[in-house]
Amino acid sequence: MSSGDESDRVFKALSAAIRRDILDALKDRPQTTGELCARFPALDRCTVMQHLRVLEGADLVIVKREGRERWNHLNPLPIKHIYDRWIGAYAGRAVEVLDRLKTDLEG
Amino acid sequence: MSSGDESDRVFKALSAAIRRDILDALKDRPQTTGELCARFPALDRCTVMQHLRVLEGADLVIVKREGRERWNHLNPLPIKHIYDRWIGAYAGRAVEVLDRLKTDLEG
DNA sequence: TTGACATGTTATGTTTTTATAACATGATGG
DNA sequence: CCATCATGTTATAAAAACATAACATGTCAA
Repeated sequence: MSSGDESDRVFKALSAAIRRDILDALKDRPQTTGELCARFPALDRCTVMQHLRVLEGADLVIVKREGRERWNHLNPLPIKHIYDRWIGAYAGRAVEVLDRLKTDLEG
Repeated sequence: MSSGDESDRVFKALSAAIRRDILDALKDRPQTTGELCARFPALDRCTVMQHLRVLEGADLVIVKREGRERWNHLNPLPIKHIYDRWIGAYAGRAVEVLDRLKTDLEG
């Protein structure tokens, strides 16, 4: 079965668009919770924090506190892990399918 | 923002362990709905079909009917797409992080 | 120290997802 | 034709995810 407890949390965390957007926002540099909330004005501050907690639970976001600020850092390793253990094989298979298709069209 | 309607459906589809297990079961060869239900005895037949519908909606499973049988085929392309457009960058970044870590440890 | 600020917690209503039951269709083989 | 089998549909109950409000804590700076 494909579901370790760890990668299951990662898949779940990635399943919400807003959380993927948060990760994208953290790609360039770490940001405080406040900065992130400002970046997503459509959502309530509590909602953003709830999503951050999910990302933290999946180890996709690592938190460092400085005084009264909370710095959220992106951790891309869990994504690499699910890629290595799961997605890579499918992507490779997709390439095979495309190659076969290409060959068929040329033949 | 990271969320096209298409890849959002794919991420959502991949977020449930049972659906990833179904995709794994379809990796080797297409299977009928009945075969899949037999493979997951813990779940009700209706539940399996509901999950198949989600996978079909994400274009991860392609259905071909033959008489009274329904053959479910894996389509790995959507996974390749989200890899190309999204996951690859994170996996690459993870490698960077690891490299930097390795260099730091050696230095 | 004290008021403003950044963040955190608990509780709660709403929507989605998941699982199942009950019933329906439609091909197949005798 | 007719019973059976594989699949499909609709409805619904239960669980999980999502969004927000109301309240709480701890820090900084004047």
